[in-house]
Amino acid sequence: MFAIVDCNSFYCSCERLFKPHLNSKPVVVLSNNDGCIISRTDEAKKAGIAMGVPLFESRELIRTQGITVFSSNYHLYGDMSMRVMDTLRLLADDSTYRCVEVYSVDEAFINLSHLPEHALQGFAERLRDVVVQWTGIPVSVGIAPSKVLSKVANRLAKKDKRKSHCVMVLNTADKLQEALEMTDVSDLWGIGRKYARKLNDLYGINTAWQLRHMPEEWARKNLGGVVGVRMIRELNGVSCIQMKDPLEKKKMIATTRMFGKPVYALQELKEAVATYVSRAAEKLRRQYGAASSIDVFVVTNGQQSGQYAYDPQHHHRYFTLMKPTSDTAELIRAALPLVESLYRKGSKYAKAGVMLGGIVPDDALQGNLFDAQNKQQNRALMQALDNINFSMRDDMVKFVSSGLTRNWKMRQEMRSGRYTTRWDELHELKLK
DNA sequence: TCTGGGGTCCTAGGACCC
DNA sequence: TCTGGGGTCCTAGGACCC
Repeated sequence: MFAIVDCNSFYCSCERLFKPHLNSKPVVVLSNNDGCIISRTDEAKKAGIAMGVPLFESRELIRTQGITVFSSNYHLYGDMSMRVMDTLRLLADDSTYRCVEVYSVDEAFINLSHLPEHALQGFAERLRDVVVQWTGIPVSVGIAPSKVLSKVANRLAKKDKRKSHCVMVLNTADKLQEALEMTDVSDLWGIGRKYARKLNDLYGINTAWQLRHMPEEWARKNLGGVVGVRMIRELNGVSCIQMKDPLEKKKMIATTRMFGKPVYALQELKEAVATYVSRAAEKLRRQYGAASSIDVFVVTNGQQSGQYAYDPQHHHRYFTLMKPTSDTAELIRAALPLVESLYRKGSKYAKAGVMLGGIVPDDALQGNLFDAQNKQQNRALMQALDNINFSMRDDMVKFVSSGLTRNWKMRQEMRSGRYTTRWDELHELKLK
């Protein structure tokens, strides 16, 4: 059996922790650049706020319904996420069974194969109670024989909070059938917009229960090959999606951003890209990796008719490094000529991004007798840089090429304090 | 006027090899 | 006019996830 533990309205719940007067009030959190709504409390959902809609389209609703709005505060959410995951690892006895897989900032799978059937319900309730007591973050727990089914369970647990109290265990044939009958295929983990429409319109398949009875060979032909076969098996309670090794490294590292306002000058574009390279290189070093290729892309004009103006031929360049590296200076040196070759005078740039690929373990690098000395020094320099920036401030020490004025930086006009990660922003209580 | 960011996996097709 | 078979590796693009 698998559990999936999912934090309820995670970003909003983090904000409420330090503003308890917002409990049971409608709250939303925005994406970077204060663009879209990416987290909503139940009250905000009831007030009619949809997921992922642009802020400017919801202005009226926000005003009339008295909804509180926050910019995203990733320092706070990242730190709270760590606390929740640490709690789960402790409760699930992860040091013995290595059974917790952190799936996203607000979700984790737990492999429960070491628990007897009769203990599942109690275990789920304990997770729910202890996590909220220790961290203040409410969670929902779904348990079932496969990952896909546990997601189904979790969704139902969340949906009907009163009845199920945010816990749902699907361990009998009857419960499974009922759950699958009330789940639309579009709500399945692994069925997105395209497949949902295809299933509905072309095959008349609307519920997960219907899909579960389709033959594997049909799924292989019509539902993405082996992906479809896996879906059918998972729906039938045959687990095919394994737990992922927590030590696995990223295969690609990207840093991309919309600009706070349009960029026209080459110099500014280069600064932005140099800044993104620095961020990406930090992430790379954190996993002890080195990259062997770097991609740079730009997007002009923002969105037109729902599409960004992006043409791979003209807006994208890549470079293969002679040797894999994690050195920020080397990566910036590789990236800047790419920006120059992409730049067109007069274009209005809305976004840029950097992707590091061909990632290999740093210690597997082939040594070069002649630059060994240099290499050591650079590595020490990068380590010092990371230490300072980690402990002091995000960009306390930075490369000049990444700019000093940074006119293009993203908007974040409603960010709350970084209460748990910055000494000078600790939460203050005034006692009367 | 204003629409996020960062990933994964799979497949098809081309280049290249013997 | 006739023109093989079987691999591997890489890349682009599609679909999905939160």
